[in-house]
Amino acid sequence: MAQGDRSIRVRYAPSPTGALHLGGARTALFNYLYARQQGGKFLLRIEDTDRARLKQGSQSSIEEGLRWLGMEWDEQPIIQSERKEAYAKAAQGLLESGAAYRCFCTPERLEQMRAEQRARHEPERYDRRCRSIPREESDRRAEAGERFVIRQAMPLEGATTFHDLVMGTVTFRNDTLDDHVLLKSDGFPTYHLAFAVDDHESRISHVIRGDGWLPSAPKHLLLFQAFNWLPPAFAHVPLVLGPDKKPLAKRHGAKDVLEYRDAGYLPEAVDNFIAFLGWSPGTEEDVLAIDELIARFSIEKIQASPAVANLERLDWLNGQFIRRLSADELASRIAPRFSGVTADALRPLMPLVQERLRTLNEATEMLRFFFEEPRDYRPDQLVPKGRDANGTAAVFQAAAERLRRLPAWDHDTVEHELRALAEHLGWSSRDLFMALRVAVTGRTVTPPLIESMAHLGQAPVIARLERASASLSNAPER
RNA sequence: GCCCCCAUCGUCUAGCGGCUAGGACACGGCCCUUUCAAGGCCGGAACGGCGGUUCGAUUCCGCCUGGGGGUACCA
Repeated sequence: MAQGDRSIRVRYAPSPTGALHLGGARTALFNYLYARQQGGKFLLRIEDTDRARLKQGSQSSIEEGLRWLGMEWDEQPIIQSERKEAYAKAAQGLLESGAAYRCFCTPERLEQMRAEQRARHEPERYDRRCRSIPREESDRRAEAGERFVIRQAMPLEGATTFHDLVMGTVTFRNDTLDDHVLLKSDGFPTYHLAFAVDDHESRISHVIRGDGWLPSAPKHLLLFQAFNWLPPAFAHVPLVLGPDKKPLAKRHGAKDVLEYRDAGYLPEAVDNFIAFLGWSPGTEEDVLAIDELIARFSIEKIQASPAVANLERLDWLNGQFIRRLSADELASRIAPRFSGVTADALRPLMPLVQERLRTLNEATEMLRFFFEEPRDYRPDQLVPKGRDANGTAAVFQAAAERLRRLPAWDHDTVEHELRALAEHLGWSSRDLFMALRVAVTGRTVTPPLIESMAHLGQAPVIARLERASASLSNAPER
């Protein structure tokens, strides 16, 4: 088992077959939090030994996702496809020690073998035919150019037990383990070999990975033993499920984390959200920034059961984090989503929306009227229930008149004047404010009206009131 | 089929033999209120089943059931 004198080194090791999705991001985050908390290193390793499944651009999109979520990795990423020789050398060593053997079976024979096993309801495993080939014969055939793979020779009896930091003690009977392939006939390693070689060489202390790997963990442990290397500690974290209880994977439109960025979510919120999927600090705290997550994280508190991603909670969290931002911060995060509007122009408006945002993208709809004239008014929105168009048009005129005469243009003055107007007209402030709201903003849902008017400015407000009035006068009476 | 893992409100979870089973999201109600939010208060809502162990099980053990994963010259 891992000894205490080894420093903490962990890694996130995606294969570049797609984007970084929530589940992958969570695995990465657990590694990252642990490394940062322990003052260790967080490494990135690209597992691209399956050249058939490589996807162009995948690596850079995964890296972009990690950076967006604030997970900077230490050291140069390890690219497995560049390390073919290291794996071949390691496999050769195993051949020498007898922990592995060459297998010359053809894919066709293997397929037939499996078909027969299936028919007999037996476990589908390699039948170890080549395991008994004498070493000299094996060498001769290899030299003669015959194609082969290298398989790990599993112990035929006994059991392999290890302690998983999340799952607890796990035991496998050795005779159920397959003599799986370590080195493919194309010279590339399989995951298993590359995993052991790389984790050993980069002195990984803790392997925190998805629990899909749990069934092969005993093989990995045995592999470390075969190399006579000290194995890392293991922590298998359960899957993240979608709302349909199915694993969150490509199959049901699993999302690239960058899509959350584009949809207006803050990386802080996404980090918090995924951290709490299968983990909790054991307290009642729930809105934690990344440094707080780092301080509280512990592998032992990771849940052994899978978690269903509840996106409604992400919305709520995002609102919480938005509310914690300074006006400056918020403005600069919204600005890029708002074409033609600068953070400077946005900043004074932030107090109007900060309390009501769930995503950054909602800000553009809420604030658009500050930068654009309302488009066509809808009379049914402009005219309160029980009032008529002419009357309402007159009210807009009256409001414009009163506002034009105001000596100062600030919140209190405007509010006082408008409330007086409502009183004078015999309108409820509710009706009056709604009508004015639509006239000034073109919408029925907006930030608080008076503040909005104060920020918009006297002249634009009056102009919009007159325009709204005119639109009603011109409208055909019904 | 075989191997392995998992199991508390709808969801995320706290719990680590004795609790009125706690919190959060969502939901419902009330308050606040110029819309929408935010905020405050209140409410409904869970230990999958059966056996053990024990004075006592949500908690420990076994079985069942139900989920999930693995079973490739994929990771």
